[in-house]
Amino acid sequence: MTQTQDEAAPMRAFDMARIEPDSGMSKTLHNGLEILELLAAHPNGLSVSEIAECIGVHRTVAHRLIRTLEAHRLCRRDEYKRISLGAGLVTLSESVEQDLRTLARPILEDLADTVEATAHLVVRESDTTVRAMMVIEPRRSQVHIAFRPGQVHPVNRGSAGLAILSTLPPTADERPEVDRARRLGYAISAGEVVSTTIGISAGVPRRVGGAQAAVGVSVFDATDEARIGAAVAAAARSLGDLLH
Amino acid sequence: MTQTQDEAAPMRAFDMARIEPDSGMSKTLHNGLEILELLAAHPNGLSVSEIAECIGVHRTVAHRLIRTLEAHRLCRRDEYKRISLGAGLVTLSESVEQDLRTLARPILEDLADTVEATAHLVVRESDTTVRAMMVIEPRRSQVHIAFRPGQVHPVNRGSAGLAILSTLPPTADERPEVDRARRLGYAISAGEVVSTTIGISAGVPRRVGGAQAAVGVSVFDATDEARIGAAVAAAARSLGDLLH
DNA sequence: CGTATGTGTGCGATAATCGCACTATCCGTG
DNA sequence: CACGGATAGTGCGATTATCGCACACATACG
Repeated sequence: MTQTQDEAAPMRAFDMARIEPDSGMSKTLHNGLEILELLAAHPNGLSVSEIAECIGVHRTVAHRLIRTLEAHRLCRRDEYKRISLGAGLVTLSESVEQDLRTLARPILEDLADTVEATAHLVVRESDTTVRAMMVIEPRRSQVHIAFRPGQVHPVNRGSAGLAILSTLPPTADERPEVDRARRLGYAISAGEVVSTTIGISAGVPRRVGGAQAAVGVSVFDATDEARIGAAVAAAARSLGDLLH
Repeated sequence: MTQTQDEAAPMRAFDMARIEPDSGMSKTLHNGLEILELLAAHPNGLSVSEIAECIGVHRTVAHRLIRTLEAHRLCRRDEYKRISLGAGLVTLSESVEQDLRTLARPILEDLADTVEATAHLVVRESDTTVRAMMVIEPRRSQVHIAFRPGQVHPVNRGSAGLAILSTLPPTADERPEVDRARRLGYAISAGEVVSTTIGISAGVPRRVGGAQAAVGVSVFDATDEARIGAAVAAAARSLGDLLH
């Protein structure tokens, strides 16, 4: 094979958290999912050739994968053949932790309104990470923080992750903030996720089979820490009650 | 050689809109995506064996696919090995028509509050179907309709689909309601999506490369048809303006 | 009109997948 | 506690789906 294109390092256009195709993974499915992640990073769409190059597969392979994704409504092609994510993802996404989110929504709305700050629901995703699943902005406030669901953070950075850890038995290497949260009923962190903003979160009591979760708010200053912390802890408790 | 049809119909447990593995589709990716759709229909999770049986693949194949999905955070396993959808889908879903949805949100909130009814954003998904992408409930109302985003409907049933068709050049076989919508500036339908409820929608003006879309509301009675229709049409227009 | 760029398709070589056989783990029971 | 049953997970060779070349088609541009 003299002709093999040995481009060392296929030169990815996106440097997100890469997933290494470990043994025991389906290469084809992996490639298809990488296309979805690539498209998520390119709101204006990509051509088949661009996708093939970014993913590091032959153009015809990308073509076949795209056709398959398209059949499932997970991507679409506009009139100029550019490919972007499809509405089918909305349907799938709706089913993720559906009960948790359905029950959390009114509680978060309530919390956001009483604290007059943006409220969030965060779930644990792995040993080391959490992901924001829901963000509810207050109905009336002069100014408030806004951010999108879907963001991933280290579990030991930010109030939500600390709050989740505080619902678990103490470990040797946990941050002191975790035990503080265990005693107070809520966790607080400043500038760990977004600089200049303060997070105050409380862990939702553990339930079997369910994801570990936390609710909380993002505020600009913490002079009201005790009051806000109490409201957040109450919200987490009532959500836990609803989940049995 | 004709593809050897496997043993008589593998007996699916879910009878959702099946996607037939046409030639030119990746079988492996298709199977992986079918797992996601299957999980979406089973909020309490499924075991590996159950998934394998429902999808119609060998248990070890399902295992490998699940591992791959898991690595991408598209599914997770709880402490009892039951598998359900993962939070990674929320991130992907956030990127679907992100600009359209970002611009639509305040407009829909406004619309929902002025009409005191649930507002929606619907996009076209294929020649024959539309999908609800966003649902905004009014802030204050005694009683209002609520439904989840992600639902699919025929393009020629329901006010949103008719409104989208009304933004396109007339066709020979279109329903008379479409041309009525073209003249009025909004489409109205009763009981076509949900019985006993009335939809009033307006098409968002067409933009190149963008999805065809409509905004509208769901109400219980249409005595105010003209006023509501005007509000809906105005919302659609201002959304179109924001999109250039 | 001819070149250039990019998309879509048929088909044989190849490599990824499939599925068997086996092991590990968990749970209820005698 | 030992046992049986059920489900989850792993190694590896046969098979088959995938890969990527060669070619046809579409569109843009000077």
